Amino acid sequence: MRPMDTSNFAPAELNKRKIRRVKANGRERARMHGLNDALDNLREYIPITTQHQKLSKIETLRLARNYIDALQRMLRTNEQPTPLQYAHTLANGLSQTTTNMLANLLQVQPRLLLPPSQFDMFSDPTSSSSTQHPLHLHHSHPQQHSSSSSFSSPTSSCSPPQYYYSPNQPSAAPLQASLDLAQYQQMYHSNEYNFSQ
DNA sequence: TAGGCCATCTGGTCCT
DNA sequence: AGGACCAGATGGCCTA
Repeated sequence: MRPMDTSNFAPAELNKRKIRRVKANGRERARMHGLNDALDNLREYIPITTQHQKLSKIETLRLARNYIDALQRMLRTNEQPTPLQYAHTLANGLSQTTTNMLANLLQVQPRLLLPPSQFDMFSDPTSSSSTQHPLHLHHSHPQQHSSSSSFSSPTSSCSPPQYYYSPNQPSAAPLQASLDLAQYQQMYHSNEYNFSQ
């Protein structure tokens, strides 16, 4: 914003404008704080919560959109997606850093969440054309290890998706969103995956 | 060190 | 007229 040319203003007018600007700055600051409070509130309702680093504003909005999308699909189809499908929907349009975090929390391989992201998580793999999306192939042969994790096997489509909802929280955030840093690190180091891209 | 993210300031515009 | 909202500019902090 280019500074205004105030050389023609009388001292009284200049002072009046200065006071008005200071007051406007204070209101603008308060307005932005309100916006940030609303974003903090939104962060509590979406599936990624880490204590060491909070999601950026843009990633919060993107993930909230994806989360709504995932929940709407569940309501519409009355089906619960596999963790990989769920993670893929949540990761749509997110940065690589957030995608990696999401993949770790849901215990799926980050590289499976890379673009193309136009993957419909509720589409039937068997009804699609012969050119299956790679995710469908991995979906039928999940490369997960269940022995070292304290969590139920997230790749089992039969197991209840208890990581989707937390009965103890007012929000619909998944249980794994409540992981503290220690749990997160333990989970990260206990699995045998190669998370490198 | 470059790039991302953020808070703040600022002037313009719209609304009450 | 004054407040709310918006978007551009700037500088600081942090991380890969």
